[in-house]
Amino acid sequence: MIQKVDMDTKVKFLHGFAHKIRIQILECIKEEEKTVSQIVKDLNGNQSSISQHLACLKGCGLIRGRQEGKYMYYSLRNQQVRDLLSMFDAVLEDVENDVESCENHID
Amino acid sequence: MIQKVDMDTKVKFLHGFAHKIRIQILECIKEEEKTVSQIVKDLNGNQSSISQHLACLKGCGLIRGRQEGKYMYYSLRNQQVRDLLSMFDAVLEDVENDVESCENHID
DNA sequence: CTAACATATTAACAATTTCTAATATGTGTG
DNA sequence: CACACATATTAGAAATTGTTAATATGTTAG
Repeated sequence: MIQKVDMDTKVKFLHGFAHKIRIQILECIKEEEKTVSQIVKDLNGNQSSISQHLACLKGCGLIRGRQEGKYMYYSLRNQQVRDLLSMFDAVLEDVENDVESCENHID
Repeated sequence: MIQKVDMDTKVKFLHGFAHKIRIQILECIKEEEKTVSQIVKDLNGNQSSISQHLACLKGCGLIRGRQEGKYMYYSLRNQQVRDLLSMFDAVLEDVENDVESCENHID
């Protein structure tokens, strides 16, 4: 094997982060598992849409679901995914600062 | 401000990772800056396509370009982006292992 | 069993993204 | 200046992804 991680798996995994609603879902369940309806309410979203994005996130390996009675609880897959989310924020603060300090004021 | 990092900026940033060619470009220049034609050759890709993805990555804040004569050298924006790429691999090894150990062999 | 609720799935359509080919721009060299 | 080369841009077609509304499935309570 030339690369440790299969490229298609990686693309799929990263694709999970590439949509506003999916990022919101991830952040919404970052600290605690939630049911689909809690997520729908929190994001003020549409049930079908959220459900599809949840399926996507699960397929990407970012979250896991646990059924309890008629409720489905979703949570981040593991601590590493949580760390990634935190890292995004850290890197982004930096990016935003850079953008700010790049504003050229040519008088 | 409720959140430190603007959601649209975050979506845009993460979108940068959401395509096979873009990930390949990032990995290709992970350790050293390269010119467009070097990247095109390394990835065995199409000049126009690579150029567009480079523009995308730059717009996402993931890479930076430095012109030298008629060449344009691209490199990762900073060490943090490099760290993110490494972290993806680390998390993914885990994901792949999980998938493996989840294969149920019911005899 | 049936009703009520939670979630998932489907299908058609809309929106977005990507690809390809052609062309444009920019830069150094003779 | 003219040519060669490196890279960027454009535009339209093709492919992918997302949305919406309707419906299906699964679970518990009565």
